[in-house]
Amino acid sequence: MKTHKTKSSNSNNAAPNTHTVRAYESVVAKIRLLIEEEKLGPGDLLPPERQLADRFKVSRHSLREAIRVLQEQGVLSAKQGSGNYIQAASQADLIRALGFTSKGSTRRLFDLFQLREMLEPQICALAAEMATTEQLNTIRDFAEKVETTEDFQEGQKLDQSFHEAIAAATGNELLYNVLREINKSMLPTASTPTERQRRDRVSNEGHRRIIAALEAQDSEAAREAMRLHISEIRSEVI
Amino acid sequence: MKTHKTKSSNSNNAAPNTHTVRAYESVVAKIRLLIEEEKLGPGDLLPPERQLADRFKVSRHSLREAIRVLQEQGVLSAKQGSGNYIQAASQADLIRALGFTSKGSTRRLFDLFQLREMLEPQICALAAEMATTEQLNTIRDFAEKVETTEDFQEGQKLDQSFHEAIAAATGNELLYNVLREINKSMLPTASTPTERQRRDRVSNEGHRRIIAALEAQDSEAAREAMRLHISEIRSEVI
DNA sequence: GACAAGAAATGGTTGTACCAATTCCACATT
DNA sequence: AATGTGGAATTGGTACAACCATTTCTTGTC
Repeated sequence: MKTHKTKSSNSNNAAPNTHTVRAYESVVAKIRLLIEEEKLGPGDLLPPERQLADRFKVSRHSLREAIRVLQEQGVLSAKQGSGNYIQAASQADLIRALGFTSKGSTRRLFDLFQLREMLEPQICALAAEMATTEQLNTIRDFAEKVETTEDFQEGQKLDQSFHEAIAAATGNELLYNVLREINKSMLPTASTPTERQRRDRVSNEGHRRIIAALEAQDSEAAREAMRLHISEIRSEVI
Repeated sequence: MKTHKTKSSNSNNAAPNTHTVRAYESVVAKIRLLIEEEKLGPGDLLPPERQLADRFKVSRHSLREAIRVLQEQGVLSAKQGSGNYIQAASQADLIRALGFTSKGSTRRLFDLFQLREMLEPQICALAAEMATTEQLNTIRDFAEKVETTEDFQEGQKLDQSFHEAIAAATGNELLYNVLREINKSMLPTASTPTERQRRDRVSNEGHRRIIAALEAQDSEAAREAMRLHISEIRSEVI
């Protein structure tokens, strides 16, 4: 056996099944809790690793795995000889804010579209100025796939990727992440086949206008095309 | 010694300076390289940890830190007793791969301001149409307090409250939450007293223009006033 | 050939020791 | 009294070794 490159042939569970909780995972949660409870803000420093390991009843190794993860998530930053510092509110928190919302379903959807109508036209305008040819190709690819895909769910995912790719083309990672979260919040809206057909047609026309504007590097046209697109979709959905 | 909650008072380098390369970081890079070179795809499995640690000449601990990070990034998934498997790349990764560079502290701030410049003028325009007299009073209150407050930190908080109150006046809870998170992400920017004075003056003039537009229920004027305000602040800060 | 028991492999966890950078503090110098 | 200054203490970084828990492979039995 060559050790690696082994296709796990049969009943491979791609989805992490029941998933035993690792030590470091609970520690990550505990540290997050600690930060919140102690109201630790940017610049404050965490108790020493040895002390935390003792407090949480885990080895320093496990604790450090948690630190690494939090560091990778941008929550902490380590400084040898000094300590582990709290970083500025992570982008993750901003993103999380989009996840919540308790309100009624239509209210929630309305709010979301309002946000999209504020944000996406501007993103599109910026993308018109910033996009590389490679990024433009990616955007075009997604738009094409949307048109040729039969499966409705798959089509919705591709449509989201289209919008995300435009956000990515701005070169602003924050905008990309925010848009991704917005898309996650957009629940798959069930509808009748005829409604879908109509929506798809309207949507595809919108995509073409947007791509044309992006190709022309015409930021004003791009802004307007996206504004119209979102507005049309909203009318269809709500 | 209170162990934590210690503001690193003076020469705090918020920007991770030269940054000595940790062992695990280079290992992360090496594993990524390994995956590419060996053309490992989703479902394939990595060589055992002990073997990799030996190959890369690092302790198993350091190697495992790298594994954790890659796991957190969604590149790997570990299965006890079996091995570390390569995860399927999501199309999000594809899009992401097309851009995004540094991550430097200034870049982050720039991204944030870009988002604010996209969002807040529109929020302000909407608020001009939607705000009740009571909400207007709240907004005015915060603006006044900003002008009369001596303490710098307190002033910054009040300024944030001013912006949040405007978002609240839109009646869109989502917008309010997003703006709150954006504000949390804005680092307290240290600066000299003269800089502060100048910034405060510019800021207060902006607030007055914004309030005037809101009172007049002139959404276009409100949009423009906020656009100018954010733009001015950005120039001062960056 | 099927199946069960045990051996081997592999990730998960712990403990200890030491290195490297930083911070702290007592003491000497001025 | 203010200021260096050098060493001790603190704290994160790395390493080695051992053992546990789960999975996988091997072997022997029927």
